[in-house]
Amino acid sequence: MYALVDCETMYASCEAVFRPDLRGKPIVVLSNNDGCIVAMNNVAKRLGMPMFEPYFKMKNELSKLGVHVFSSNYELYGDLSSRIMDTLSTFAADIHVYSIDEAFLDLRGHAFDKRQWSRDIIQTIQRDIGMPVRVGIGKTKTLTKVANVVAKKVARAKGVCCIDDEAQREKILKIFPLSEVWGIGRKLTMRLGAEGITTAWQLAEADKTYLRKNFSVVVERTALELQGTECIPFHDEPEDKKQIVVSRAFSKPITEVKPLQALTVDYLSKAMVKLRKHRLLVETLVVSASSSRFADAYVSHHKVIKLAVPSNDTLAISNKVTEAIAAMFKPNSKYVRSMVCLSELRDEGFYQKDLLAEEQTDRSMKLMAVMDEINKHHGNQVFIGSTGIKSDWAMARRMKSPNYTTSWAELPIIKCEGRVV
DNA sequence: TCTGGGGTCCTAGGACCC
DNA sequence: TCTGGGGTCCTAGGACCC
Repeated sequence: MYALVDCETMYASCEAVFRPDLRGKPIVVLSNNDGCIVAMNNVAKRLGMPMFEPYFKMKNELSKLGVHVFSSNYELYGDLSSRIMDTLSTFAADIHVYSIDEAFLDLRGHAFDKRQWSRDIIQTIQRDIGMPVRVGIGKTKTLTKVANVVAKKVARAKGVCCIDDEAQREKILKIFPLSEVWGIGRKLTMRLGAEGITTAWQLAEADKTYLRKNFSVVVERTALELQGTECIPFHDEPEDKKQIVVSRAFSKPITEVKPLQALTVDYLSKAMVKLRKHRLLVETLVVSASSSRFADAYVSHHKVIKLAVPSNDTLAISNKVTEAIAAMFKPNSKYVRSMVCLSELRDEGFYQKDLLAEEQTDRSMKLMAVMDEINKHHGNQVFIGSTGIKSDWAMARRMKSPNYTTSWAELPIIKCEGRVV
């Protein structure tokens, strides 16, 4: 048996943790650049706010309905998430953090009352962090996902659903829509629907050879998991990272080469920090820049940069990125986004060495380590000179909440009888 | 004016080798 | 010139997830 614990409308709930005045009020959270609505709490959902709708289209409606709007505050969400995961790890022998707002817990070998255990989790996380969570329990990960959805949708479940016997499994799967099954997206829902499969139960009961032949092994595995046969192991994180991508839209279109270079080198810096954190080196990278998909004269070009030796040196690579941008830049184009993708990642201590090429020097490795250390503790004080002019186009987050938990200057202040305590 | 970002897995098809 | 099977590796694109 496994449990899946997930946070209820994570981003929106985070915004309310230090704002008790917002409880029971509608909240939505916007994507980077305040582009789209990417999260909302249940109150906002009930008002019919559409997910992934561009903010500029919804602005009036939102203010008319008194919806509280926030830019995304990843520092806050990330910090609260790690507190939640720390707490969860005290409830089971093994935990697999699946995303910022959910984790699988391993219950194999436990003989306790699973429903009571689930209620304890909900209570503890609510009390210690202020985050509402739900618990779904089942024999396979796919079944815990089903249980979790039921825990969310059925009010009398009170946030807990445990699929622990056959009758229960059949009853739930028969009314569980196919489109909500983990791993079945829009396209597969349509294709399977055309074959008459519209519920989780029908998928579970379908012929596995037929599923594999006409769909894919993924669909076959999902069906088996729904039957209670484990196909997705508890720990199935990829062994190594395969690529690191940083891609962002600018706050306004760019028509000159310099700022495009500056922003893209900034994205490179972010990707390289991640690279070094995973103790990796990069051998090949792809740089691209494009105009708006929504405008006429859409342009998008990319350039592949192959390094002579695997490297983690932001300074050396930034020169190549600058050159690549200069080479691909087309005057009169309105660029709205660029991307840096690091691929062909190598382990820092173990990679195929090239006898003829010169390796990255120890000196630059140390310089990068020092730079990361300073930035970690003092908030990105050291950066590449050429990115200095980027601020005009940097990401807009006009409605961001304070970093309550990660910045001394923004700690919440508690007042008691008029005095700060 | 303003339309997210970061990932993974699988498959099919081409190139190449024996 | 035709004919054959079997295998690997790589890439692009589709689909999905959070």
